[in-house]
Amino acid sequence: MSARALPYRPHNHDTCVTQALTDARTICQDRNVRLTPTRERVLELIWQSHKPLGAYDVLAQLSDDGHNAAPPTVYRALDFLQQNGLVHRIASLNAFIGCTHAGEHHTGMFLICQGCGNVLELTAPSVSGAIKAAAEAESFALDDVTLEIAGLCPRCQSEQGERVEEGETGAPGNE
Amino acid sequence: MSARALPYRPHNHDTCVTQALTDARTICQDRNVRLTPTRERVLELIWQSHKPLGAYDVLAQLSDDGHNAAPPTVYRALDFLQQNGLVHRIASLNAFIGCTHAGEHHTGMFLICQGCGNVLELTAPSVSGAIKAAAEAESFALDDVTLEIAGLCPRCQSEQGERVEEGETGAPGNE
DNA sequence: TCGGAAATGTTATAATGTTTCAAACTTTTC
DNA sequence: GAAAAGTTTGAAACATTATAACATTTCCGA
Repeated sequence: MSARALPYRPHNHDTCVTQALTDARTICQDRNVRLTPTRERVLELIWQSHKPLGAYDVLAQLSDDGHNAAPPTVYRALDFLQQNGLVHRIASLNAFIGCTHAGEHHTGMFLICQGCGNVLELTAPSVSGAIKAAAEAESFALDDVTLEIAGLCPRCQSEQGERVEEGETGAPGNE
Repeated sequence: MSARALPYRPHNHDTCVTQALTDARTICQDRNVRLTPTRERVLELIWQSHKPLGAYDVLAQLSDDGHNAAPPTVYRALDFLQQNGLVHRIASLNAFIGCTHAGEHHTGMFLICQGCGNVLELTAPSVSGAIKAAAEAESFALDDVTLEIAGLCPRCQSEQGERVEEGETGAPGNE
């Protein structure tokens, strides 16, 4: 899979979406599971930005589509997408984000910007290695790792000083 | 502070509770904040075991006490305890657990056993170091780290095989 | 002992997630 | 190609987790 844009850098986001959907189709075909219209639409909604989206945000947007949806529709779609490695749930935010390493085995590590709300997913072998080692030292059989890091992205760090003078009009970030 | 017992090993848990409460009193005195009866009781309830407790579990037990409590009472107490480093919130479980490193600056790392439900809190410098380095490599200003690892503790790993034959009567673990 | 700050009580409501059962749609099998 | 079996979706109700807003009480220093 090709290189990805950094979420908090200006970029042509349509490419992100297109790529994600294309990858998803391939992956589902390979795995012989069904990427139904609802599931695909939910994935597309999740990918509308690099900011995590709550299940009820997805639900609202589905309703805007004219889709007569209830919570289970969304949660079921999200479960499916999660199980097939297409989205991640950010536990500290109760929200979901598109996976930028779909198809690869990985332990996601998420950098969550408290300024703009964008999330960058990383794979840091040194981190997963250290975690594995620490678990092993306790004879703990590791199954699932939740690693979420809140802080400020480079862009929001540099805008910190100006913030007070300005109108403090929410976050910058990309759609 | 003295060594702590491993949650999933048999141990005299009263010692854990007593120690936690004693530490809490000291810490609050040092910090010049008030460990009120409600707050202390909530801390004690959280410490009744090494399994994380939901806010509404705490609430129910406060009610059993005869305490006429509503959700905000509990959440406020938990907020206070968290801010003073006496309990941690486990985001992946929406539950709270007593901090075993109260008073120390630390990035908690939690080993959550899916078998018995007990949670072990660790500080692994190698892990926090790797995380810091990874964040730095992205010029990301780290503020708060959520690191929760689900899996099986040594005890539950060894009991896995026997499980099927037995009555599968819930988890072992200590109170 | 009084006045302000901190803590708690109280009611209501918001946000998030699940259970359950029925209906529709797909795929398989005969 | 029709029946059976499995999967997905619809729909209503409900469960759980968390917060808002405002009144009241308690604490502590001046």
